[in-house]
Amino acid sequence: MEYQEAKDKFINTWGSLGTLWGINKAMAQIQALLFISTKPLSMEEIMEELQISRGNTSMNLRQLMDWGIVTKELIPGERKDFFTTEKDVEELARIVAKERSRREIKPVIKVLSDVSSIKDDGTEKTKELIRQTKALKELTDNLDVLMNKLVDQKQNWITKSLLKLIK
Amino acid sequence: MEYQEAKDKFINTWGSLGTLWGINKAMAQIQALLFISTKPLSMEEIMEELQISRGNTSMNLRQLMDWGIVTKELIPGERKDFFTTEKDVEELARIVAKERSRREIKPVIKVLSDVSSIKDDGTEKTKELIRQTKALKELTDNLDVLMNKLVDQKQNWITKSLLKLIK
DNA sequence: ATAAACTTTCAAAGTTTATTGAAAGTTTAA
DNA sequence: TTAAACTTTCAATAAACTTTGAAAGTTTAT
Repeated sequence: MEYQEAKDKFINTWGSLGTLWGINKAMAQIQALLFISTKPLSMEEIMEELQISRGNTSMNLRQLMDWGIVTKELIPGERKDFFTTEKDVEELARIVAKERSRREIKPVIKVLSDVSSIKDDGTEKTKELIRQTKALKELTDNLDVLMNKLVDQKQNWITKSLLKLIK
Repeated sequence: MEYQEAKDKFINTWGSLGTLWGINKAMAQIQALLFISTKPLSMEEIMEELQISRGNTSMNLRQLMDWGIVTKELIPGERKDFFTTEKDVEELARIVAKERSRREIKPVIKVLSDVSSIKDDGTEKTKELIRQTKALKELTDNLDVLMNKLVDQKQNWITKSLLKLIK
């Protein structure tokens, strides 16, 4: 496999994974492109490489910046903005985990908590709704705490965590 | 909040979460409905409750069965099929984690592994592609192993894991 | 063997989500 | 202050995904 083929394959795989994780294809592709680039890229270069429109590029770069994954780089003497992404995979994972917890998991916990605390009217179906949503709430809560704890261990968190879990 | 409102809220929240996790809305809603039902439901009942077509119900029930989350229940004397879902949240989490590992994570690891093992032609951009995809491959691999280990601890896995990580 | 009861399939229709591109907005250099 | 360089916005359009429903297929009871 040659460089260009490998690069395209990486960008595409990452792009389609994106959809699955709730971020869109272009957003994931831009991040992938920056991730393997040896230097900051301008909007022009990104549009050109990925064959996407100016508007699309602009909107998705903004979103990536909102996530805290991509930053503007000001190059002296250049008028354009240049963009880079976080290059350290563990830091990247940390950012993504935190954001997903905040944006997706926490709101679900809230709904589960509301639903599971409705008044028990004594009927079997109400009892079942309360019982099941409560169990789901506790599971989600615990997973969220677990994920955040994992991610807060700043160095070699995965390796450390693995060691602990081997028993 | 009354039973019906709470039920609808739960089914809807679960449904829209589904989209985000790569399974479709109807599929997630059917699972949610079965999850809080006190008895197995027939296709008719599911269609009626969720206001979806016969075809849609059939296809999504099949998918839920493929995932191993829903099973057919044969009720003696009844000609129809009846359906139930796994009621234990931890078992449910275990099934989902295993399936996602198999369907999504493993294939990505394969691509990352292929891409990161292209021939190093000495150029900086090739070196960067190799370096970054290799790092990503290792991270993904480790997370996958970690997740599977967590999930394999059959009892109170979350509680146990949390205790270990508190140090 | 037949027909009623039930389930599955799949092309077409419908819905949602992403993308484009031209116009409006902003920044910078002179 | 002006105008060129650059970025953002958003209505229109396109692409992707989901749902429908009627026809085909299967199973079961008699």
